[in-house]
Amino acid sequence: MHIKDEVHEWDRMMKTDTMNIRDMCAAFDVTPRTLRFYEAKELLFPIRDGQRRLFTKRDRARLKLILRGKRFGFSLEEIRQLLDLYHMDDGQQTQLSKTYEMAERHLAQMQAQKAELEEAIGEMKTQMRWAADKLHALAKDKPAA
Amino acid sequence: MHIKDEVHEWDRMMKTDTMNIRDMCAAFDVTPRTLRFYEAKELLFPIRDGQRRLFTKRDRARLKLILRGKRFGFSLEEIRQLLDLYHMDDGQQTQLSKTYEMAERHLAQMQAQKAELEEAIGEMKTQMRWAADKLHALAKDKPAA
DNA sequence: CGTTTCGTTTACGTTAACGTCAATTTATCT
DNA sequence: AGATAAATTGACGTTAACGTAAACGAAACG
Repeated sequence: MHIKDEVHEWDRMMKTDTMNIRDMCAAFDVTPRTLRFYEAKELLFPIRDGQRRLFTKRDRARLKLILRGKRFGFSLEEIRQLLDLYHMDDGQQTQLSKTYEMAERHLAQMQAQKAELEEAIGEMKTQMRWAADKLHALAKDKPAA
Repeated sequence: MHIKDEVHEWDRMMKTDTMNIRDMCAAFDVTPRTLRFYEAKELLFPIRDGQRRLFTKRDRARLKLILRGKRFGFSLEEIRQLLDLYHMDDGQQTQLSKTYEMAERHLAQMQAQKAELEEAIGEMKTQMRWAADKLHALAKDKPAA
């Protein structure tokens, strides 16, 4: 399987700190389709080598945040807007305070989610103790069904 | 708007502790479609008065758990299975231990989610302090744009 | 008795987030 | 040069979780 190809890839990665789509997929456990989809939705901005995509360090940082956001139940559109907060350079003063306000709401939402999550964990443990007792009782009544 | 109707409804609710679909929607901020959909998916089991649905206390408890589960990013199918843990009577010994194992995985997932959430909250706060500094600096340079 | 007012059923429509497949291009191996 | 492998661009398909609209029934008002 194309040894020179791999050498060339390694060479490029060392020099430019970019990754091809295959390595990205392996590193983050996503499909190529997903990465192209995120690019189409303007969540990622890989540069091009000819027509191939090269994902930069910035893309990797963004993808990590995207996947985390998804685990927290945010939509890609919500995530896209939040990414602006993490990748804000000094150019976009105009949007800064608006983005900041959105981040405040987002933070509040996460803290609320954390509180609810703690409550749910507590209740779940209670239910599991109850179920464990039932299982124990059944094991006594029917030692070997 | 049909006063006798409301009296009758109140009467029924006091006696049977059930709610009609309208009151359910108001209480939980969902649409009728959603409640019927959850019934079709066997997440809720309202009883019938003729052809109208009457939601019991058990339905209300389940709906609360359903909505919570959704906020945590679980699918309705995952939620449906978990509800068995919360509404397990002594009849279903067979499924009990299987459900218990699922609950263990679920609990682990929630605890992992909590840890990740705490990390994300920390990072978000960091970013916001950074952004706040930027805003402060801009306010100094351009006191009144 | 006619008519609003809910609620129900049936069925098709919609959106998000990809999956899948076909047709091409590009690069590399033999 | 020809075959092979890997990536790209459309394009259409899919699933979950409802939304929406039509047609009907029953209850209560006037």
